Amino acid sequence: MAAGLRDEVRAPKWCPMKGKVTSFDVAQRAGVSQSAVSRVFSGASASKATQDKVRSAADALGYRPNRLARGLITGRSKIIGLVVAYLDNQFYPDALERLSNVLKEQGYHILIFTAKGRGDEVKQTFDQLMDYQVDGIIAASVGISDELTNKCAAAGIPLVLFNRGQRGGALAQVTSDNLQGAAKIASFLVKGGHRRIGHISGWMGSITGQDRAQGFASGLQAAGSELVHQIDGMYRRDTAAEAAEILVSEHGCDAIFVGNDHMAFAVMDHLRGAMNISVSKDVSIVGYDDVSMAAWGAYELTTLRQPVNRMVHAAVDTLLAMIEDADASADQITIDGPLVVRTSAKVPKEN
Amino acid sequence: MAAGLRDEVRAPKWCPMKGKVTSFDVAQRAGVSQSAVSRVFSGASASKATQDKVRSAADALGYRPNRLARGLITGRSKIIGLVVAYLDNQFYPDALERLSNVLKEQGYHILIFTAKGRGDEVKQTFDQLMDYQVDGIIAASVGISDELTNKCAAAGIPLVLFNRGQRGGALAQVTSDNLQGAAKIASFLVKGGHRRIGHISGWMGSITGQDRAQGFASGLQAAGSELVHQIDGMYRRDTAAEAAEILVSEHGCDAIFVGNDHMAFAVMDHLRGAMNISVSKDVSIVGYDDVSMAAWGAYELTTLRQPVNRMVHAAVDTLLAMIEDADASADQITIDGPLVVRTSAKVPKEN
DNA sequence: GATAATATTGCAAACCTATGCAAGAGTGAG
DNA sequence: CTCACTCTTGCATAGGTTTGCAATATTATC
Repeated sequence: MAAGLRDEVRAPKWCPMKGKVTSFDVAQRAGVSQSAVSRVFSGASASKATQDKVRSAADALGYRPNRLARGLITGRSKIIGLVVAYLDNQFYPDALERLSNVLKEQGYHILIFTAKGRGDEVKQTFDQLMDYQVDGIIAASVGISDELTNKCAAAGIPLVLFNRGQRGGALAQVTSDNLQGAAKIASFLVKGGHRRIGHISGWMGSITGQDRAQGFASGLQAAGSELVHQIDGMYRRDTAAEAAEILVSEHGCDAIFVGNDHMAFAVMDHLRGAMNISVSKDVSIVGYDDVSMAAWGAYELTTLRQPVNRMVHAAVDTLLAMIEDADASADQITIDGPLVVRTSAKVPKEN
Repeated sequence: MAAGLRDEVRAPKWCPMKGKVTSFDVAQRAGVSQSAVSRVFSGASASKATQDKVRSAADALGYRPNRLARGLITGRSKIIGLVVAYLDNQFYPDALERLSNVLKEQGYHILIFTAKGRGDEVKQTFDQLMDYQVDGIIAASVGISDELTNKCAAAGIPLVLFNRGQRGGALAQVTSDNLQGAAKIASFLVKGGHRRIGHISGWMGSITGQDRAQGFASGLQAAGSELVHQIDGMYRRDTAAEAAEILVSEHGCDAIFVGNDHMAFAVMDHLRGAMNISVSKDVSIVGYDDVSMAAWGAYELTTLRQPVNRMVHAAVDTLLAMIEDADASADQITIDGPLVVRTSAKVPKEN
């Protein structure tokens, strides 16, 4: 009774933390030292006997190790920072979900940041990431200045670029084979009998945009054709739609390779809606990415698949390798993807 | 020279952490105590003089406070856990991006988890979240058992449900006004002259699905009509498409309210593609959410807008209020949204 | 049964910051 | 000049964990 009363009185008196149970508490209950508890939970050696005592005490108390404290002392937060520019291109939510799952299996979790490229937003983002002592950073489709690269290197935080290359640097990166992929598309369109082929590129400020454009142009040449005209679609729906109108009305294009699916949908919408043009019959459209919507009935977009799964695994593998082993090589992985043929573009006759 | 050499020799000798600069280092360089540094960075009182000394020393060394350590002692990690079921319904990436931005402004950041409802995945997710000492949790469209609710309460971690209600509990939650919204749609369809109106519900295991279904049914009655048939679409594209086929061929529906846009797109695809039915002319389709794709030319979906911005702000406001003040009331916020009329459903004649 | 080898265990320091407390510096009034 | 008062500052502790070291308990070997 008296004890109960005292407890009730004691509780309000600045409780350190609402019902926080620490390794000390379970040590006490299990009749062992706090270090024993730590060893059990960190997988270090401990006798079967203490393991049992500790586990049951921990279960009874509902104890789980504090990751902040753990991170503080081990220097590993088990947090990966993910920086992503946009989430409205379906490719990224998809990648995000898979990244999250794969990392979770390895005991890591994702602290997510969105940062458009402009201003020093990316820089601030990186600062904040480092405040949280992230073990590594994945930058999905966002440009990284050399300054930031160096900062990461100085802090010993591995960085891998996802779906966005970077010239010159020895940065770890995983992309699809944009040159090859675009070339495949070029060959496909030429074989399909198209005579005036245009390209709405991804933002030409990005390596991805450049590579796909270049791969496409040389692919056309290799197939004995050439690029009629090219416009920068900036990865934006409205820009892409305008570009499509120009390519078709002013340049008479009968086929357009659009730098990613996200823009390709806008192009198809615009051609069919505003311009009353039949996609595939009048003009063929090919995209890049193969996001889930590309398979939907409204679009049935012929597109080059970026194998998200493999890209995600590759990214995680390199990143974790760099985390485990500080001087692991920074791989630059390029993953090949198949052309997924649907109905948005004329299909070459079988020969 | 000698000093320089010693530094170089000293570095390899198990450096505590790759170039970690602590508040001690900057204290030393600034010629003040470590506490002074701490006070400057935590905004506590400090004379102009020390502020300057500390700041410049910190800048020179590139110091930034360690959030893990800070969180350990203050009990505030400044991390919000976000649990989301799916990311393929565009509504959620959109909400996620906005949540991230709004929270960032308040100095919080998002640790993201995906968890489908099944098994004890959600439970494990919550455990992991609590390991990271998150200051609060936002559960977007994922069901929370009472057990988990209690666990959060016991740990003093505020929880708010986003876009998903929960019966009975006094849980904080923000949803759109599903009853009202569905009723608006009912009224709209009846006024549009439809005679056989069906409903493909969201998963009837979710309050959201139930409320929209109920609001729709009573809305129809209020407008002097009635529900012809209703099928659970489970929030899945394939299930929704099958349901649409049944509603149209077997029940002769000329209008369908689909429980969310994500399913509505599948329905439209299926009607137009597999069944060769003209949406709007033959059968009207109305969705719920108004995700960005609803405005795209391929769909032009008439739908009830969930005001994501306001929902996000409401969610953040309640959550932060609960964090600041442990016994703030757990608001249950319901936000009204407009019907966005496009072309996927017959529009009532002006009267 | 005694000794060497190994496996467990506890002690205490460390990780990096915030903060209560007391001492010091500064200010103004009388 | 002294006193009372406020504003700064440093010292030392706390927060919850991991881990090196030394001591102890256990097992193996002869």
